[in-house]
Amino acid sequence: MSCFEGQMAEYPTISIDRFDRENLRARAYFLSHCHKDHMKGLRAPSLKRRLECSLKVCLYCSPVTKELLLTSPKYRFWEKRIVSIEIETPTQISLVDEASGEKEEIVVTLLPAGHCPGSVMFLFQGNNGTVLYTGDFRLAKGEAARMELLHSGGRVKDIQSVYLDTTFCNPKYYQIPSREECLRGIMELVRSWISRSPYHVVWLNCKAAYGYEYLFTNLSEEFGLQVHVDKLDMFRNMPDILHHLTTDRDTQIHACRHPKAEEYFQWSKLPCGITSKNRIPLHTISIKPSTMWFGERTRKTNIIMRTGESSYRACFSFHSSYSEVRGSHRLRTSAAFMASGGISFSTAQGGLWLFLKKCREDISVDEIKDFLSYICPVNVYPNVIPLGTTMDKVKEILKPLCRSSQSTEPKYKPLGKLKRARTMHLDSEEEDDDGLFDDLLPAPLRHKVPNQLTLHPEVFPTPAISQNQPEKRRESTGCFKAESMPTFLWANFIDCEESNSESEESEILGSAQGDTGPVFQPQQRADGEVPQWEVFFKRDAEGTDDCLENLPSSTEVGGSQSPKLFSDSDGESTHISSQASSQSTHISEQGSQGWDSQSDTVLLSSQDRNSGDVTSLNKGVYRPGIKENIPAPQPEQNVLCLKDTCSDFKSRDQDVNILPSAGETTTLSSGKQMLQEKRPLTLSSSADSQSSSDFEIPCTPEAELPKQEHLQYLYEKLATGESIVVEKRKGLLHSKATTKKSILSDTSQNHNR
DNA sequence: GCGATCAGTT
DNA sequence: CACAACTGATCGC
Repeated sequence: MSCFEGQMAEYPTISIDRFDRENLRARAYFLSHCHKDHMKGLRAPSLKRRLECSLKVCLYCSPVTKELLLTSPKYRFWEKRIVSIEIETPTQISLVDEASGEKEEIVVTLLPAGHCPGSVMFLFQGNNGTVLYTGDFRLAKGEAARMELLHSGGRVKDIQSVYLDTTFCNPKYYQIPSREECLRGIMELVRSWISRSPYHVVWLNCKAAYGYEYLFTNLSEEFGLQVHVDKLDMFRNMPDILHHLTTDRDTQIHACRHPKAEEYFQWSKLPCGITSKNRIPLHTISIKPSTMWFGERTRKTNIIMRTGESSYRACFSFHSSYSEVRGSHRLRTSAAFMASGGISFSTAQGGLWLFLKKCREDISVDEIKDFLSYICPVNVYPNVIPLGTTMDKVKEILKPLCRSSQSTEPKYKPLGKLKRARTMHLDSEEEDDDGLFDDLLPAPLRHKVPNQLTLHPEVFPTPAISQNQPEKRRESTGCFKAESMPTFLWANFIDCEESNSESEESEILGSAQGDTGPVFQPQQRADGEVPQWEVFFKRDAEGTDDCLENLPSSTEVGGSQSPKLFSDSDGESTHISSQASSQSTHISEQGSQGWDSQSDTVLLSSQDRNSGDVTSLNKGVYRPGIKENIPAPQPEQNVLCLKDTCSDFKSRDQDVNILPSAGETTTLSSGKQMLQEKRPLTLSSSADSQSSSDFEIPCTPEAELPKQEHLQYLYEKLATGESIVVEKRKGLLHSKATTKKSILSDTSQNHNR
């Protein structure tokens, strides 16, 4: 639970995400996202009275948050007082004390937070410095570096304080499966069930909260089935969500809810009440997306846990692992950019779509560290002190990442102070600030990472970034580059990085129904001559994760924590023993074979952590045909050519909307429009430049490229399903390339044939 | 009766 | 473990 009381030291006259007590006196309110624990007091009579007595006090939030909030009748009284602010559009707000007439100007910028639809972070600039309130945020490593408006003059802004979501600021939560792994796990479980017959349905046992939408939309898109929900009117202006939802119960995917849902389920009844279709009884499994904690485990953990005959728990909202950052940061970048200027509505469908992909992730301590050390504020205020730890411990972790601890930065910063004082002037002074004052400071050169170049070399020592990387990079954008891909590539699902994992899983998972799952075909790779060493490195859970991901806890615990996909809840056995049943994606008929056989189903090793973004795969590679569901970037936006982002940026900083406290928006300059036009431009240009940048990434020093003959041998072994023991060179971990068989096996250790 | 709070549940 | 919501009991206005 958040210990943030609503007010920030620098700007105590505004309140964020708290609306009770002291906050009743605020001159302006801000809501970062629509979760109840951030809305305390928001509909209390006391605040309602305050509103009635005031002419000027308003609530500021993103357009999506406004929409979601006003859907509830209980918040309708806010209707005339909610001012939505576009994402990434610096907006000036006058903070007026209605009693004294005293006035203060502040500029706020909303930055996408990736937590749930509409969720944002607030960047405030004013007389008391620049501060960042993160709210609940779920940003991947390096994401801060791609946020233009956190930067000025090519480097990160001088930020006085960060009010930080430290939910996972505990070193034991290093290792959590990536969002892609979880999504893929759920997808394959759903696939394996609903493909059996039209009478096989899944019930997603989700809580009543925003943030599951990306799961619904991805499932819907993947299977061409709308998801049944109780209510969808809140999404009426968000077609990208709306189109994937239905209130028609006749679908195989349900996310409806009922207080007695669990009870219903015992009786093969869905929350919406149905038990049969065409008088034929339904076969139902429940999947409960929930947080699973992987940090403390030393053994492999699982993405799907079987908790009963027909019940599963699915790891759902998880942090962006290192590999995920690498695999899908383009998507995120897209999200960050396209989410701006109308994340929500039909004018920017692409924005919302992409934004959804990155919703509801959890962040881990290394991501917090990455974020904070990049921002490098003077102060940090943890918003959350997780149970079992203390404020002091959290600060201990965070403090070294702040400026006072950075030896490169002088502690005394008179000019920095001066600079901050000046940033609030909305004319052209920011430019001078950066040029003049910052240069006087031996500040750590925290250069903004251009959007197309988001890799952090120091955390990418990976040998897996091979010659094929540029190709992969492009593919991971899915819809953006699909047109340029030869059709035969789609047909064969050849894909430099993702295909490794995807093909693996689809051979295992997808073949029974003869569906579109790709087949593992290393020999048919587009690039022909050079085998993909990622193919076997990545399936090597024991060694690869450690050496690829550079995650401290990986080595600390010795073994891989890469999750297995399925297991029983005892966590001991994966029940993935039968090759035949595994590969046929067979799930036993409920009741006919009992639950042991049912648990034989699954089969995807999620050890391929670098498999990239499953969602973009679905669009760009797997399922080009359903692309009508994915709004393409606005064509006219794509024509813009690449320009120097830094210089853009300076001018951009001067573009500020003025919001009188009464709530009317005045656009001061053409800045906002510029902003929106340029964003996709960076996006589209990123494809190429990123490819080339990836290309240049060096291998880990101690890593060697496998020799051609060696690879050939490995491929042959893989193709025949035999196990391979790869003796790494000295200094590297002993690692075993796991074959599909051994992945499927209960105990892969037995496969030393 | 409504809302706040807390404990317990999911 | 934590999240985020819900339920029910209790208390105060």
